[in-house]
Amino acid sequence: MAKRRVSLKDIAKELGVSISTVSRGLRDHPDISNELTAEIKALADLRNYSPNPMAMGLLQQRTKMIGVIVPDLVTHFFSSVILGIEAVAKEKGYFVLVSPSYESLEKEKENIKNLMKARVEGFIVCLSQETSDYSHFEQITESEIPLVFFDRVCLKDKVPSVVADSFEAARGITRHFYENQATRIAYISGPDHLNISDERRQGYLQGLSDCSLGYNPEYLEQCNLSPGSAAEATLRLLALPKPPDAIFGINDTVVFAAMKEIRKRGLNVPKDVMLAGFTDEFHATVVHPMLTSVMHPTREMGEIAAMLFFELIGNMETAPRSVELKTELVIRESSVRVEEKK
Amino acid sequence: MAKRRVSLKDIAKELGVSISTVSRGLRDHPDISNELTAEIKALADLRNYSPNPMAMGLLQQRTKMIGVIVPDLVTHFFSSVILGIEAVAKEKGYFVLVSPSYESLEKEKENIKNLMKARVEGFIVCLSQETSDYSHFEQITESEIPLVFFDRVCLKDKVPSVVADSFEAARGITRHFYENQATRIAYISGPDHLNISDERRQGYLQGLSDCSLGYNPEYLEQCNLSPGSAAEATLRLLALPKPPDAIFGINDTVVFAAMKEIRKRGLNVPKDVMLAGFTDEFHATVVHPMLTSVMHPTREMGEIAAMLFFELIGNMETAPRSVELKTELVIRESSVRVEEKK
DNA sequence: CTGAAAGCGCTAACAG
DNA sequence: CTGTTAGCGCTTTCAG
Repeated sequence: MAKRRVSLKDIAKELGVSISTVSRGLRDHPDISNELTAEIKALADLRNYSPNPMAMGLLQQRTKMIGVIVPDLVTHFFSSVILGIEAVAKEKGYFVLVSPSYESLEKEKENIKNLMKARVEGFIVCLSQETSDYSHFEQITESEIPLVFFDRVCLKDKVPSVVADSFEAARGITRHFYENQATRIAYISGPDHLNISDERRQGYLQGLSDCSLGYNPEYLEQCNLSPGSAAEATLRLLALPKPPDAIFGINDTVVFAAMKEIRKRGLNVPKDVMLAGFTDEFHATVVHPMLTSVMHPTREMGEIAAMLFFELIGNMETAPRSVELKTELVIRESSVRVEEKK
Repeated sequence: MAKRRVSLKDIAKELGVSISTVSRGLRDHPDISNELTAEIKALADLRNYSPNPMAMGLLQQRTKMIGVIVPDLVTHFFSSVILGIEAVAKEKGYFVLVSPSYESLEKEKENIKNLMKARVEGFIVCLSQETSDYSHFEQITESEIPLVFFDRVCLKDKVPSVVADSFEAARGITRHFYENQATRIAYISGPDHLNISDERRQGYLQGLSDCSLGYNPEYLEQCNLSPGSAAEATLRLLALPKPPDAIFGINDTVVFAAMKEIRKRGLNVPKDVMLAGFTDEFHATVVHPMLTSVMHPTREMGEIAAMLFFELIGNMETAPRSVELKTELVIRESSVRVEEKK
């Protein structure tokens, strides 16, 4: 077992003063003489005292912990958002408990339960793709526990959130394809109940209409965000009598899977099919051809989520704020018609 | 602010008994009558009571928290190890505080300090690539705080660890290359002080010797694990009078970067240069050609790290155990000579 | 200027 | 079988 850490008591005894004197000295209470304060601080430093957070937590009923629930850990998107959250949290002296839901509603609920037991002060959450029932989140808000959503959100009138401008981004991709001579533009969406699926689809439809391209329901595919299901959606598209000449997906993972299938069929990207992704994963530049993708301000998204969280902690009464962040389309090889090499 | 959660006191008052009776009833103490116990449990359930972890922590001087420090969050490798750690931790009622060091010694130290302040009971760590001075870890062991390393380790005689069989794996890759007609085999290593750099290099040398290939120091390159520095190392290899016809790197990220450079130079993988990676990232199958790579039992690595941790918590006296896990070479397109397509 | 005492939620030893 | 008390480390009255 670890040695017991020094407590106020130890310092008090060593200095021959009372515990409360030490406590006061450490926090520059005016009642304590300057010399004594200095002496106390010096010794505390020497013994490298730090207040026991459990004692403090017990006293103030705050754990200084935030529960963060993300669908996945492995993407740049989430790990970068977490980075942003942590940066802001650290400034405020908060810790972050990250629990992946692995896209499962079951896991999501279980994580919430566990984090509640650990007495996190509140939650920052990105919905699992399975989540279409929101009662567990309603319970949280009803208990007046701070809750903020990012990216995949729900209960908009009750819960603050940060999202990307999915609509405009999807519209932009669609137009970009059109400007590069695509006319049969397909979109591989995710589950309908997710806001990001829906908004991106709306943007896609708007983009088609902007370019006076008719909407062909066959070009609107769907998957459950897993590579396997994305591959199947791609195959359905490629099997159409008139297969699309451009595809974009709800995120990069989906498009990576699509790229693999397209290649398997002996088709060329971008010559036969142009591709574009969403969320600009690191690997977009590793694949060949490099993937055109919508870049999200991920770190900023995390920072803002944390800031909204602390607004909430400060005052549960304010109306929920929703922040929408601008994205940027990064154009790479996968969506630009080029002359055949050599 | 969140409503105060129910405490033993609340339940005791509602039932008209004392706090200790409730406490005992909840834990099936034989002194309490069966009916009363049942009654207590029923009410506790109804109000969904759960013990305040801070009160418990204060009392028992344990936080049930493990500090996990990883160089990065974004790779499958680390996120999968974390998954393994969390699974075992959850079973024991422990929480995991994950703090990325972002490969920086500075950050690593800072994380330790913060986690100590949060009173984690111990640490599970993968060294940052910058870490060649280990005094901060020596301090931890001297304070008798449980510490376990995984993958990148140090202080082997004092600290338990889980690692992969880097030596055999690197040797295996080298031989695999040779069996596929490579004779100029290069290795892009990482910082010298990392055990994984060193062991893989030794395995590489052994592999060369196994195949009766002479060791050419020019084919032993080095990088700092960043894609940029890996790219530079690759360029140095390609610029040699007799450039290598096979390259493997200390991890997949390095090899992805190498692949990009090779392609930029108009060379073909595997025809001109065969490639193989280490740690089998998800994206190994996304790139084209698909990357041959050494698969690590990552989740198991996390589980074992956690198990070693709990052995340590149980009894600090046992000699440090070191576990080495077997890896497996997954052969894909990037390292197999094929007839030109068509 | 400083100390003593209460209390945050809980368990365990000690009394009934 | 059940209640009382002390104490984990800390801050905050309340008394000197």
